[in-house]
Amino acid sequence: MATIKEIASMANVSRTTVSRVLNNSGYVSEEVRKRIIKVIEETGYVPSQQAKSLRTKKTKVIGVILPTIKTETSGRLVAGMDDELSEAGYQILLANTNHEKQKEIEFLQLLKVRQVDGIILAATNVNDLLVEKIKQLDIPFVAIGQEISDVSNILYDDYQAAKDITSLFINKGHQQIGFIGVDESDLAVGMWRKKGFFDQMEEKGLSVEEAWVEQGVFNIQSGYEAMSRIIQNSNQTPTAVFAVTDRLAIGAIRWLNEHSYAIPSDMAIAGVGASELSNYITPPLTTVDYENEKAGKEAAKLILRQIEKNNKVIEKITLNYRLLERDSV
Amino acid sequence: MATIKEIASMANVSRTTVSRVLNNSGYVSEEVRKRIIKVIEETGYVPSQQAKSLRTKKTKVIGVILPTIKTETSGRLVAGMDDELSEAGYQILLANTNHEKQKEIEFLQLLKVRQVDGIILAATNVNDLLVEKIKQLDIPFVAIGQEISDVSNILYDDYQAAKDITSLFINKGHQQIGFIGVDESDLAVGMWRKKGFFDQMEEKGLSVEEAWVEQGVFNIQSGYEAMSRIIQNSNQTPTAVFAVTDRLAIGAIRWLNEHSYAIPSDMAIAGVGASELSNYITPPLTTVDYENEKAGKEAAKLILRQIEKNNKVIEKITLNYRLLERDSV
DNA sequence: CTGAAAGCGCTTACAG
DNA sequence: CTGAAAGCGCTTACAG
Repeated sequence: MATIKEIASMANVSRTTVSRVLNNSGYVSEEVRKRIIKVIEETGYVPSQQAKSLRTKKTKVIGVILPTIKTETSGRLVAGMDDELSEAGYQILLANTNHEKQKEIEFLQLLKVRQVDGIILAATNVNDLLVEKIKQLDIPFVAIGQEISDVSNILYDDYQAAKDITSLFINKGHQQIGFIGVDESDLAVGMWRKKGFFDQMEEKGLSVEEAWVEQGVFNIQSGYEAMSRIIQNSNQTPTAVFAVTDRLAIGAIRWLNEHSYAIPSDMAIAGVGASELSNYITPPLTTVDYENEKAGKEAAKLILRQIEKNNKVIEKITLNYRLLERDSV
Repeated sequence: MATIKEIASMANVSRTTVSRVLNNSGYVSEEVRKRIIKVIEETGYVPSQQAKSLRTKKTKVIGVILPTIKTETSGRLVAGMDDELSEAGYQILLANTNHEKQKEIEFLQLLKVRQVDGIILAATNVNDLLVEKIKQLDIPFVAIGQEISDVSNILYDDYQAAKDITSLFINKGHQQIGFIGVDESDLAVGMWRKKGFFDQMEEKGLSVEEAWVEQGVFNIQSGYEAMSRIIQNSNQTPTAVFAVTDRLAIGAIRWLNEHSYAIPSDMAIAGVGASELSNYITPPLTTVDYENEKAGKEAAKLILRQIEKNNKVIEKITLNYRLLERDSV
């Protein structure tokens, strides 16, 4: 690869002048400019981002920390970010924690060392250590999916969405409604969705039998098992079950199908996430679409704005969602 | 952020010596070493990758070019790569072409300018311009999914997999078998899978009516429409259809379900890809599992080996696949 | 065992 | 309008 020095000598000018035409800064006479551009084109010269970054302290790279890269949600999120980011000349440096908490912190550090211009974190659980680390980071930062005070956030309205799903069940005449959740250390998915469900039930004066409430993890098998436990342990079986993720809901449906429960007549089911799967299982699953791609885009816009404004703006954005009413309810 | 200069002065040594303990190179007396380490720990100093890269010409970053980041396949591929790469201290810089061909070439250039240590390309269609560009790149390079001469490749055995699927149909007694493919400019998916199908049919002396062969694109809707055309246009309806991707197969199944065809008794269907969806639709889809995560891992290993060996090895690896026989056949 | 100096490839005051 | 020089934060011969 050629360097600016070689270009300069080929064009009989100084590096300074070449730099000026490269960056369109300062005055350069038309004649000289043309001469330099000609040399650049002939040689196919491209300035080293590396060297440039060292000098300017800008890398045009955004670090993105994800709990996993295998899921649809992550894919859509990243696609949305990339859309916005690449337009502005930024690229994404990926950091995949594989759900290991302490890696989130390591990556925060690592990305900073790599001098990324900003960091977007798809947050799962927030703990004090992480929050503290984020605050002392002092570079543009956006968290998606979980509220963290004093930093920019893109949030989903988990509470209201859960209330809406619960309302939907109730409006369809269900009174005995079960719930499959996840650990509440995940505030958004575990805590808020659960609270939305219980608050709505309470508002309508409906009680929830203890055996109707189960906890699982983020996969299909877990929903299958949770459904099985609910049926086994209930005195009176619920007529509907709200699962906090599509995968849990799909596992539940699978169990019901295998045990000859008709859906929705014997049991109604709803999930959250609008996975592609949800639309193609039998019956199609009622779910809420969080529009992850849009979330990714918004996060990217936020980080770009922070970079522009020198890291001085904190914005909180709560995204809309769409309730997709399908045949499972 | 502190710099090596400050650390040096705090420890009362030269930058050279600090650099030596940082990199474990050359001799440093125990006493001095301890003093320096102490300062490093106290300050939390971490050397700038930026500056280091400029000097050493190594960035510890691998560029990954993908046709899309939204699909499961991409997610798994990247997860596999990241697994291997992060272990070796590398990170992934993402380049998403969104299926725009000319972006592949742009990114090749861009990634080189960013001084990545290597590039992995999840190839879709290979054209001469791209191949030429790759060859003049002169940095470690691996292509996944498509054969490119003179460069390292991770390949799927599309031809044999297609033959196997076709054989499976035939062994189940099918004689009239249809085919839903994609454009043959995608050599792997379009050309080789088609050839495997036709060769196998020919070997068994089975003929294929023209109307049984349709072409779609990479989504579910397209499979739906292709299936519809096959049924509409055939003199004699086939009893089985091989779709070259799961999405096409799932679209076909949807059409059949809507039109009251029983699967597999009225029509057997198979796909390729082992998407999560394939296992949860009704009936579960027979498909082939290419183990994308493994492909990603292997690609990463290959690129690492090339970096180590100074870009002098060209390896071609064809991966195994698993035929997943499920209820749709 | 340790340090002074050059250099990686750029940009940016400063001077003219 | 143009250039000499310093500097970004490191590493690496070279010398001692």
